[in-house]
Amino acid sequence: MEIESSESRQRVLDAAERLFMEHGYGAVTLRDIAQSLGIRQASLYYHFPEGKEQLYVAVVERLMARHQAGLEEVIQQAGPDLAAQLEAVTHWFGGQPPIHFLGMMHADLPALSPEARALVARLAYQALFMPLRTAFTAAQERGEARPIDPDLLAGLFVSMLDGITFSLSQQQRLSRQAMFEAMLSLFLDGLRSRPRFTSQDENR
Amino acid sequence: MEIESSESRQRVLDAAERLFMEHGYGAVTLRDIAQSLGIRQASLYYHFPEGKEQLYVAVVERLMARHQAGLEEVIQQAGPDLAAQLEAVTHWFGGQPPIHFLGMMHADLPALSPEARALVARLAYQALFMPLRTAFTAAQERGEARPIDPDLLAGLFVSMLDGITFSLSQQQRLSRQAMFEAMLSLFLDGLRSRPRFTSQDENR
DNA sequence: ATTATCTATAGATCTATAGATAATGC
DNA sequence: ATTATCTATAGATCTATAGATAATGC
Repeated sequence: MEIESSESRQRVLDAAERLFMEHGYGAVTLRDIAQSLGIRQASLYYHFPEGKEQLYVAVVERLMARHQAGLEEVIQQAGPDLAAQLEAVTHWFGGQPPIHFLGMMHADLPALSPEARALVARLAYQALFMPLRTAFTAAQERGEARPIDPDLLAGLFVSMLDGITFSLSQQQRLSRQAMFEAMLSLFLDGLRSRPRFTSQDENR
Repeated sequence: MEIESSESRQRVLDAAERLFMEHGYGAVTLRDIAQSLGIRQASLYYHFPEGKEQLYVAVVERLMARHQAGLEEVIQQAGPDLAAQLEAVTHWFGGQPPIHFLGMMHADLPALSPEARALVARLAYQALFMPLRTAFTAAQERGEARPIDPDLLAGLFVSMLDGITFSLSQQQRLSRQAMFEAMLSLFLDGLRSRPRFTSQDENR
């Protein structure tokens, strides 16, 4: 019954994931994680004898595996249409706890050992960037997208998702859904586009 | 000669700004700052008797004043044209040390006292968001931009700048300038735009 | 016998304070 | 007399380790 991973170990990962993703690696102490589980700090070493860093790595491994599987699934389900795929991707992210990807890469990675750093960077790239990169490349081959570097596109898309997460925490004037829609429309058609089929292209 | 701010105080601010902006408030210790100045940690209390948090606040005040003045200046110089203004803004950010704005708001703010937090948030909004917000609103009134919420536009624009900063630290396949150009083109015209008027679109 | 916790504590930092010291300016 | 530094250290954390304890499963 406990072949791969005990239930209490999963509960530890759940609590650690929530805190690490919300506040970052350095800002979260083992005491914080233990407290949110109702146990003592030292008890975490029963589940993760190798300590804080390995707990973080385990959190990232599980999180990125979930995102990679989810993203590849919803993109495949959306069919070969870039707009539908990106809509599916934003919907996927909208249904998951926020990642704060830029902050994670910038603030968390440098605090890790070189090995852990390389592993986390690779997992994040594989899980988040590759599915988007692949979708952009395929859309370019179908003639649906301009030939902008697909890695840059993936980076900018993830950055915009991060930005919406931030904007949401600031104000509530727009709903999350409205922000995602506006962001997608901007990404696909740009800020100065007119309706795509108005038969007249008056000025400019 | 030392009425407002001694020269050594400015040197302390320079070192603190560089480290705080690069690594974040929590990850930088007073020892790090002192070491980069060749003095001892306790000596920083001569220049900033109120301690680490007030040093950070002073750094942000000076940094944001510089950005606000710079942004308002380059936008005004660009004249009433959104594309020219955004180009000027990216050029301005390209000439300044990176800010990592999302990480700063997400990781640094929660570690500050409520007063410092409110002050820093207000300064950042005034300095970075307001100039962009104003430019977007004016462009919409001139009919140059679609009616997307200007606060969201400002947030997404800053997020994309942050994303480029991150991408640059990852790889060097594209130059900084090439990334800025691609980002601007995407922001203005979208990923799936075709040439706007097939006859003359090689002006970029 | 194994699982999951606990208490207690060593060792490393970090911020901040107290008070001494040296150089410079009048 | 002022400016700018220093040494030394108190007090607060944080990670990690050692070893004890209680409950459960065979």
